[in-house]
Amino acid sequence: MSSAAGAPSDGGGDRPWQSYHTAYTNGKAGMEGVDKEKVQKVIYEMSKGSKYFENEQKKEAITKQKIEHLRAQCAKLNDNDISHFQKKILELEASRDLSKIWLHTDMDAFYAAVEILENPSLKGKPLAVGSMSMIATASYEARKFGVRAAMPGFIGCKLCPDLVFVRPNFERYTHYSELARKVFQRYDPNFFATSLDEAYLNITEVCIERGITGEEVASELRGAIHQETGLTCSVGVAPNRMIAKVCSDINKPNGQFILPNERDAVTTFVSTLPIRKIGGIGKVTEQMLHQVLGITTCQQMLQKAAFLCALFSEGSTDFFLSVGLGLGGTETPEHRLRKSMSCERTFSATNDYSLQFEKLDNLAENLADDLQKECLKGRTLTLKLKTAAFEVRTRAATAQSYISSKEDILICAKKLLKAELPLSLRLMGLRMSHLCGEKDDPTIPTQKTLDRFFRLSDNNSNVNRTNGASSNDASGGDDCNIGATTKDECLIHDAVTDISSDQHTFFSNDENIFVPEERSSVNYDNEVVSSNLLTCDDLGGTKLDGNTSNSKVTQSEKFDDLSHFTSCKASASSSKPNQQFWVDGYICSLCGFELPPCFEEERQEHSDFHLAELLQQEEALDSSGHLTKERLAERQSTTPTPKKKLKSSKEGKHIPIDSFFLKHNKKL
DNA sequence: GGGGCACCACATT
DNA sequence: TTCCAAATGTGGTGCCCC
Repeated sequence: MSSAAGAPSDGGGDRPWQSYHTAYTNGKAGMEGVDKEKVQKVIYEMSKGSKYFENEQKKEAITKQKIEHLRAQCAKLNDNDISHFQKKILELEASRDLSKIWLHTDMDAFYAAVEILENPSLKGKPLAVGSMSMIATASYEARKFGVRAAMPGFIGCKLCPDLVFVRPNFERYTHYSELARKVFQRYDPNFFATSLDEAYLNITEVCIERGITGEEVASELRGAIHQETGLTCSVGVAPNRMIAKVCSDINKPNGQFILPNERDAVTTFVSTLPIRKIGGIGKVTEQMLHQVLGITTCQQMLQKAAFLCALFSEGSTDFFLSVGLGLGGTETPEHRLRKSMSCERTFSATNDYSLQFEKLDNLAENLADDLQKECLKGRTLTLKLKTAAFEVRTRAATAQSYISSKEDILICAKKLLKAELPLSLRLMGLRMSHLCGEKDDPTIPTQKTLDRFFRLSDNNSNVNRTNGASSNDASGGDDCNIGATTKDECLIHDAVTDISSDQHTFFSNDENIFVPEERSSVNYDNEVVSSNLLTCDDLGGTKLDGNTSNSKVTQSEKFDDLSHFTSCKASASSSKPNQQFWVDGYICSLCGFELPPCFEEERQEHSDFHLAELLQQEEALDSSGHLTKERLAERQSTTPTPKKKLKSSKEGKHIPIDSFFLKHNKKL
């Protein structure tokens, strides 16, 4: 396989900056003639040693691992593995459609151009729209210095000391964007915009009706845009959208490039085209294809088709081969509904809980406002966190019903956040998905698994999920809506209630430790408890991606005084099993089960555990962590489930309580 | 084994 | 001196459930 792996050296040595790949070291319109090496060195020097830089290196290392993995896979391939590609290519080739003419238009340095238009004194100056932390757009004057979009402002300043900064003004950009769109409408009423400054137009009809060429439409459209907005744009015309987009970049700024609707023209065009120019191929994919298969141009995709088919999924392979053939979308895509709505904020890193919750409150408010503006509600809330070390985490919970109010969002979001603390954070975000319009009639999703559980466990059970929610919701919000926020939680919550007919029962399974309502009434310092008890990191660290995964921890919720139950999912292969043992032992004792001796040791070891103290304060447990006699008697009198001895198949080994519960339950 | 879901990485502007 | 965004979509993966 060595022939396929044209593994390039990745720099290093006495020129470390050469291997520091950033988004801005790639070619971008207006950056020809820039001393790339100098720019790269400046960026490297300014980034070196920062948290951001360290995180980038971490990410690079993960990419490298993936590359190694793919190389190893590649080396194992036999002749049979790599013989199934020609049919695929023929199929794709058969789908080629040269009957449509697509035009892609892209405003030149849009934000910067609008600012200059509004304030002509900026003309000719190197301009950056953005802030010291991030540049959204750089004018062409600034690009000559290597300054570009997505670059932090302070690096821009270093590259170009005279760089002028302007704060973005989206209302302005929207206004100009609308002017441009009115022009697009004339050429294709079904045009679709991909951002404020870019759009695709199917100009097939216009060309036929008016008997003009794509080139003529392009010139005319650019003229009209300039006339209507005072701004310039660049245009690409090609038989499909993928190529049209590449074409619009060729003669930027204020230019156009037309690729005729001929197969040869297309294949010639893509033959030397770097894969990075293709939309959808970013930094990581580019590196992977290059370092595993030596692919740098689109045509090489076809040369390495056999390997691509053998190494990647069908979807990915189809995409890669289409790139090689110069195929792309030719039909106007159906209007797609919004899938999610989100907002996020970066701030200076903080580990101050109150500040973090304050930020969360603001985010919830923003998101609720945005949702309500569009009359949308959603079911899945995703919390995004970026730690001070730039590590990004997302945590999601799905509510039983559709929500959009700030209060509902916040209850859910708080639970997700609490489960992650303590953390030093530099960014938080909230995203709502599983959307539906308010006018729609959102069917409450059925819990098939839950139904099944009920059928299996207790036909007489008449559990009311929502009414089962805690009544001590301090927020006063309608906790019923999101009492159980995930399917698992609904299942477990109902299972708990079902098994015991007693909300004081604890339930756990291999990966879930759930603590229902009773905990919610404990007046403890929730922040400290929830963070001391079983954080994701405590239980094995962050889940790694894909095949490299060596530790598994998933989590959903933990102790939360606002909910009627809480939960924590932890992997059985916890790196700190003691804590899980302890918790399970604790659950055992609360349920009135006899504990295997190993739990006693665990408890001794963790006698200083904060929660134990709190429980003692509550007089639920005695000094050894067992239920007090009074509480035990009370529990036994109200719990119909017979007390069982928890057997240990192997001395000192942890037995998941859930297997016990589940077995027990199924027998009923 | 397939569908649904959650999580995450990647991509684009 | 210090400083690296926001919004959104897609696809892969792994898990659970049927």
